[in-house]
Amino acid sequence: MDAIDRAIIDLLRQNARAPFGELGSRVGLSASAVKRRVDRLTAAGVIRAFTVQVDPRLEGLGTEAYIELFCRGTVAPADLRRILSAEPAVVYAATVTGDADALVHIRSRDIESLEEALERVRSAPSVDHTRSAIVLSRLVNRDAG
Amino acid sequence: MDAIDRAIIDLLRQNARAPFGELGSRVGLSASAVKRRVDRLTAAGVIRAFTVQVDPRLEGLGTEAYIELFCRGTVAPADLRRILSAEPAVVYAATVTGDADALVHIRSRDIESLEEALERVRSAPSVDHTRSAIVLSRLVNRDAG
DNA sequence: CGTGAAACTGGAGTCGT
DNA sequence: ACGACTCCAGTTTCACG
Repeated sequence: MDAIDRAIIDLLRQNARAPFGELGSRVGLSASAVKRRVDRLTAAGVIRAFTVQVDPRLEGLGTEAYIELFCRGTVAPADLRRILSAEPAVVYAATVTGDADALVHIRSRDIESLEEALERVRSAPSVDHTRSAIVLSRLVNRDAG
Repeated sequence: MDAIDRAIIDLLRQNARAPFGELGSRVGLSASAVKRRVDRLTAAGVIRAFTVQVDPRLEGLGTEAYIELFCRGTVAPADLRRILSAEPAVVYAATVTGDADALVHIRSRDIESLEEALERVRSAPSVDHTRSAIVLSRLVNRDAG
């Protein structure tokens, strides 16, 4: 992971389909040298995957919310993972410092389906209560989505 | 946006470099038909970009936090956007329902740089106070990152 | 770890249906 | 709209510095 690797990753983030030759001309290497670095970064897991960024609104997932999860007593992270993985609307979840046990990011079609997803999460026996913040408008979105 | 478009997008999400021919064989179309659909989805903005998913830890951004932002009086979303865009550690921010004015997702190298970023956000005159939740462990991460 | 050139594969555009 | 075809750019692999 040197400066050239970082430069290549930055360029790939902007356009994962950029030809190796063009990447090479920008970082001062030949196409095959760039390919070898990209292969190495992919094998090492630094580059996890080549994906597409989809506009959630146009895909029919325009409604999102962040939910703080409060559990009864002590719940193992593994249990939380099991509960939250079962709900397809859950895009992201993590245990956090502070009052809440976990922070959950939910995405769905509309408010109704958001409420349904929330209700399914709340119905888990270890979940005591939740506190929701529905997203009104996005201000910043650096990795997009 | 029909079922085939959705299937193509799902496949591209898993591997954005999959050849059109292979996508076609999976959804039951020819390579050129798939290309036309992908071109159309890209032009329409449904597919925003072709990118790479990078492991934040291996890239040196292993520390993240979610911050609730509380402002003095009423602050226009445009002002919040300006303030938060200025801070590179801010990955995502949105205005939300509930007590807080905005929810901010921050990513940085370590706790020290996280604190520095937080301090810069708090120093904005319209910001009254913040409430932070540092991420301990990720439980679910469907679009990864 | 780098380059350059060979062989090959997938992409872009244009047909015809 | 889809499929088939051609041409070329880009990828891939290899021998070599």
